[in-house]
Parts: sequence; C-alpha cells; structure tokens
Amino acid sequence: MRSTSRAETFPAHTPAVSQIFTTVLSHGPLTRLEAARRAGLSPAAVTKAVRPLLAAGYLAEDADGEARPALGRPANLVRVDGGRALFIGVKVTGDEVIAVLTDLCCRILLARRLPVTDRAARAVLTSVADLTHELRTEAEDFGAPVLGLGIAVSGDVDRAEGTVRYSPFLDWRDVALAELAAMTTGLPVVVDNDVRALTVAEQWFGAGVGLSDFAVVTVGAGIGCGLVIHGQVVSGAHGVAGEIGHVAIDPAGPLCHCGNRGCVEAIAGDAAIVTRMREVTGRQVADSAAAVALAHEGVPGAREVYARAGEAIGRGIATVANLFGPERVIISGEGLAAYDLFAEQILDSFTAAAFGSAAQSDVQTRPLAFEEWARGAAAAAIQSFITSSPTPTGKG
Amino acid sequence: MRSTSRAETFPAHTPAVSQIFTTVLSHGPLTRLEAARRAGLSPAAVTKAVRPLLAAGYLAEDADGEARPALGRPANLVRVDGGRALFIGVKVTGDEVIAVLTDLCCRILLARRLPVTDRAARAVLTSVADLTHELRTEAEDFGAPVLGLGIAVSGDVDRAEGTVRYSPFLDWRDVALAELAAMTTGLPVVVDNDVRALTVAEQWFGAGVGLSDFAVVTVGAGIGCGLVIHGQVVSGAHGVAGEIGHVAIDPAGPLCHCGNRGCVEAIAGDAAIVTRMREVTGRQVADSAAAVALAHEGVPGAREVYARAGEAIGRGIATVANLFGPERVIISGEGLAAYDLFAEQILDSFTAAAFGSAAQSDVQTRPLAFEEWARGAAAAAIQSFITSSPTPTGKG
DNA sequence: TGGCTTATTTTCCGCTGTCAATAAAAGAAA
DNA sequence: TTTCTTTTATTGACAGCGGAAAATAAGCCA
Repeated sequence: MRSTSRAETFPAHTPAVSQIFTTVLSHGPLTRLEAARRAGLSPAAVTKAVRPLLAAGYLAEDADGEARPALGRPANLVRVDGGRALFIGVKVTGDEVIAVLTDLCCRILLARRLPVTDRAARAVLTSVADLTHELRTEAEDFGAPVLGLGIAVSGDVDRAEGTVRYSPFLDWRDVALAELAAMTTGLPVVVDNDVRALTVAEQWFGAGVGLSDFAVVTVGAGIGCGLVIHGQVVSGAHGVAGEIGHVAIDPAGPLCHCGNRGCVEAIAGDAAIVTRMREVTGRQVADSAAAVALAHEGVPGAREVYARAGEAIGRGIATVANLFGPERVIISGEGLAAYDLFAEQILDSFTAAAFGSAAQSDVQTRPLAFEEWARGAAAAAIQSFITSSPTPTGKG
Repeated sequence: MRSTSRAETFPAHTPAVSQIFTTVLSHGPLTRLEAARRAGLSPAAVTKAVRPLLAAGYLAEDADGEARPALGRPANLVRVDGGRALFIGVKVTGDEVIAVLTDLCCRILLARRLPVTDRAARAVLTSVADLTHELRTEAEDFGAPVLGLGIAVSGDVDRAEGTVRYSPFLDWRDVALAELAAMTTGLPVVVDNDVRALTVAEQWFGAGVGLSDFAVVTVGAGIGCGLVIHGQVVSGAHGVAGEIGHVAIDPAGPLCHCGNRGCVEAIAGDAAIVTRMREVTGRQVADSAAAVALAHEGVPGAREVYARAGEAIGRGIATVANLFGPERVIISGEGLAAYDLFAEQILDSFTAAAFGSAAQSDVQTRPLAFEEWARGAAAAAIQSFITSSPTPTGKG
C-alpha cells in the first residue's frame, strides 16, 4: 500500500449539505422533516442534501426504529454511518503519547499508549507515526479508510497553520507539526490545542450539542478552559484564549510559575495540591494520587487542601460565567478522580461568586478518561474533514 | 404632521447589500473595488448593491477627492450620506435622561438633558418622550427624517423583546420599554443594555472598527464590560454578560453590594472610591469629583486610593484578556476624569497579570463624555434600522 | 377498497452573486 | 491630435441554491 490515492474529500458542495450533515451527526437519527426543522431549511432542501451523502455512504437510512405515531406515512430515519470512515486522534503530553481510533461518529474503537522518553519534536513525531501506523493497520479489520489524523498538544497552537508555536510542557517552539506528520503518515493532519480539541468534541458529540454558548473547564496538571460563543470555538485574536488557570483569584495566594500570585492553577493544579499537601501534613506525597489517598484516609488537614482547591476552581468558573454568561459549564479532567473531594466547594463557591443570572448556568461534571483527550483530537480531525471545502482553496 | 406614514425601511433586500453598506459605513468613503475586496464580494456585486442605495439616498458618490494614483480610470468614492436619516439615542440613568440627535453616521448633532426626579417607569418615559419630541422638532431644520429611537438602560435588558428585565439603579422590573416608547413616539424603538450599546457604537463607528474580537471596559459608578467575539456582541445565554464589575479580585477585599468580597466594583467603583477616600483622609468627601480633587491636591493617602483602584481595574482587564484574547481593549467611562490618577496602575497591573500572548492586547483609553452613552443608544437604533429585514418578520 | 394523515419527492421558479466581456476615464506615447 | 495603456465600473448571460407548492408514497382505519 504505497500510501494515498489522492485524499478522499467530503462531498459538501453547498452550505445546506454541511449543515444537514452536522445536524444529523450531532442529533442522532432524525427524520428528514425534523432535520429540516432543526437546520432551518425546507424539507425539499433536506432531500436534496441527503441524496449525495447517502450515495457516498456517509449517511444511511434506517427503516424506522420504533414508537412511530401510528398515523400517516412512517418516517425514515436518517443517520450517520459511523463505519464509513475512521479517524485517528493523538494527544501528546510530556510523559505519554495517547492515540485512539474512532469512527465518523467519534466513538472510540481502539486506544494505544506509548511513553515519551525524549521530548524532542523528532522523537515524539516518531512515536506519533508508530502509533498511527499501528492503528491504521488494525483499522483494516473495520473495512473503512482512515481519513484524517488529529493531534492535540497543550500550549499555544496555531490550528490554521498547523504549527505549535510554544508548548511549555514539551519545550517546543515553532514546530510545523501538521506538515511533518502529514509527510510521515500521508494523512491529512489537524493540529490543535488540547483543550480546544476537547471543546470541539463536546460541541459536536458531547454535552455541548445544540448549545451556542458554553464552557469546558479541565482540571488536572493545568487548569484549562475552552469557550464556545456564538456557536464557535473561541481562539482569541492571538490564538490563545481560555487561560482560566492564570486568572488571579487571590493577591495573597501562592506564587505561580507564571510569576503572579494566587492564580487558579497555583492553588488547584496538581503540582500545587501535592506541594501544599506536603506542607500541611508533613508527609511524603509522591503525586496527586497519593494526595487523594491522604484526603480519603482522613489525614488531618488534607481535606482542607482540596476544599481550598475546589473553592479556587469555583471562583474561576464564576468569573467565566460573569463575563460571558454561558448556558452550561462542563467540568472535566483527570483531576476529577478527586471529584468527591472537590465537588461541594466548586459548586458552593461558584454559586456564591456568580453574579445575577450567571448563577443560572448549568454546571455539570463529566468524568474524563485520558483517552478522551485523544478523542478530542479525532473530533478536530472529523470537523476538519467535514468542513474542508472540496474545492482546492490552498492546502493544509 | 400627524405622525407616521408607515415607518421607512432600509432597502437591504439581500445579504450583499447589507454587507456593502455596513462596510462603507464603517470604513469611510471607498471605491467600489475596495469595498468589494473588504466585503469579500465581486465588484459586480458591489455595483448592483450600491445602485438601490444610491437611488434611495443612503449612499452618495463623491467625485473622487484627492491623491489618485494618476493612472487608469479615476475611482469614484462611495460614502454614506449621513444627512439622509437621523436617529435619536437616549441614555437613562438614575439621575438624568440624556438624549442626542445623530445622523446616519452616528455623529452627534444635538444633545439635551433632563434631570430625573421620579424613577418610576411612567415618569421616566415621559421625560424620554419630551426629549424625543424636542429633538424631533429641531431635527426638522436638518431636512431629514428621524427613523429610529434607541434607549440605553443599565442592567438586565432583553433587546430582542425590548424589555428591561431588571435595572437596579432605576428599580425597574419587567418594563416593556420598547413597546411603551414606540406607542408614545411613533418611532421604531430599540432598547438595549447601556454597555452593549456603547460596544456597538465602538464596533461600528469607533475604535473597534474592523476588529472581530475586542472588549470595551467602562469605568464609572459601575465597572462594565462589553465583548465582541467573532464579530458579534456577546449577550450571554441568559442575556447578561460582561459583568467585569463583579469579578472577584481579592477574597480579603471590601464587601460588595452583591454580597461578595473584593469585586472590582467594590474597589474601583465611584462609591467605593468615595467611601475609601473618607476612611483614608478622614475628610468629608461629597462625590467622586471631590475625591479626584483631594488626590490632585496631594492629600496624604489619596493617591493610593486611586492606585489601588487602578490596580483592580487592570487585574480585571487582564482576566478578560486571559479568557478571551481580544485584539484590543478600549477603556472608557466617566471615571476617566481621574485617568491621570489611574493610568499607570491599570497598565502595570494589566501587564503583570496578563498571561502569555494576552499581554499583546492593545489597551487603549478613550475619553467618554456622558453624551457618548446616548450616542451608543443611537448606534443601536442605526444598527437595528439597517439590519432589520424589510420583509415583515414580526414587529419590534 | 377508499379515505385520512403524515413524510418525502418532484417540479418549477425566483433570486443572488460570479464570470467574462465591454465601456469609461484618464494619462502616456507617438 | 490620435492611439495606447491602465485601472475602474458596468452589463448581460448564467449557474446553482434553496423555497413553495403540488404530487406522490406509505402506512392505518373503516
């Protein structure tokens, strides 16, 4: 298999086609009539839009499932055929590369990990290529082509350019990752910031479906935040946004690596919790798992460390809510392993600090396995595949 | 003149027409070619879009001004004929009603004020109607019709519905202001939150022209913030956004009327400054003008009060920048009378607290006469006039 | 087998914006 | 003065998108 027969493109020739497809993708099987209603189009337009997508195999028709209203012509449900195309998503951290194979509906089919021993871009790229190759080989069993690769990296990433401008954890600067990975793998590649990719996944396939304004807050080593406003992911004028971790909460708080005092991350980030846990309990605390254990054991003072972290997170979320009034806030992240230690304080301090109707925001939590980050990268790849115009408007 | 011959509507029959008009409105006189480039349309489309607007008098053609490139056919500049239509903008505060008459380019032609003695909606409405009538009468001298009325009120305002849901300063709840004012004046009425209206004015006619992501921060009795993201003003899912005044900066700070401690407004709002000035200097301080005077006199401790306020504002702005990454932040408001006392601290603490590329945001200040608030309301009315579809899609 | 109801498709049709060719308005060159 | 060059504006043919309405399909129920 000597690589690619010119990359397959999505037959979205008109805005209506894109819109109908994404509507069906996000809102599950729909009748044509319902799809028309949700997309604000006429039923005739749906019929026309659906036809080429059916022909290309991206949509499929279910003989309707159940519970029809017993009157009138039965509806034919239209749904996305997830098995039509596969995507690979990769999350790169300082310690590991995690890769998943998903279908077109962004359901995880396989997952793989590889430790990172050398953080140099070249070495990491090799790991990415190896995992991609491995998943691609196994993907043959599913009888569908792999049509895109998404890579998620923390830090300052320019998705349009496909470059990592600066990633502190990896110590990368100006790495043209998309181009390199595309050369190595022969796949279309999307590179995005990890939190943004996760936000895209929530927007299209998760708790953000159908919402035009919501926030995703991730709790873990860092505290991050993805924003969707007016139905679009916010990237900021300089490519960076959602830095909730460096919102300063308390001028008398602990020093943060960014140079300020009392950043949310300096209170509630993994490292901050471990450090403080050592100070408070006077014990050895190897990592955040150990810190959680101490709190669960009921070691004096340990719970207060988490209470304080939860309060910081809650106040950070309240700040976000006060500033842009999201309909929902989705809290997520590895840090949620300790969620039972946090939860109450997060909600309490959010409620206390949210002003007026910002308190109406629906604050949810969502457990997040580490593979979910990689799934976010796959979601970015899927999004790019669907929205990339088939007319050659430059190359990414 | 027994009121209205059916309200005049803007002949924007297609998206292209709207787009061309707003492009010319914001970017001054343009050649058709240049307008096409900026709007992303073909020159042919511009010619077609411009024709009906010229015919209706909204656009005018300048025989080109100066400095042509001396080669090729001279360009004909197209500009908005500001004198074609007039608008009235009204800002309602707890103390005063301020009204301005503007032209279509949102230039202020006349301004009037009336003190508020009774804050009841009915009484305020009478003042609004009186001022509107007065300005309308004088507007006859300008030989152009008044085509809309904008009203700006602080608090929770539903622009689409035209209702004031809750305004703390006026103690209004659920006042259907647009409908009432429309009945009284016979004009199309837009009601919006004051900060949002000001943001619209900046977006279309001010320092936000051409930017898709910026913030407006107002300093005065309250501290407010208007956001434009993805080229649209942010209203939040519940109709409230930009509450920078209640971003909590310091858990050990002074108590705010919202019940929390250390809100920006509780440190840097007019009332907070006056209160603290009394405490620090031990003198009588009647109002914020008196407070400014004390600081300028060099009374011991007085300057520190402003330094502290400036620091709070700067940190609030940094929070906005960290979260949204705006291209520009426009600081404005009556509070700027004291700008020389603030400026350094605002910028310093912004720079210190902005994380990474958020510090690249261009922070500007813009003196703001009180009439500018009313002009913002006029801008909202202009926007509504231009974008309201001529096809009757309900009534506002 | 009709009749009723709802879903989907078909058949135009208006409308928009692009394309390519053409006109216009200068200065420059001959 | 005439012709050429260069840039801007306009025109008219045209393709294609999506809407409206009418036609058709596909079940239930008498």
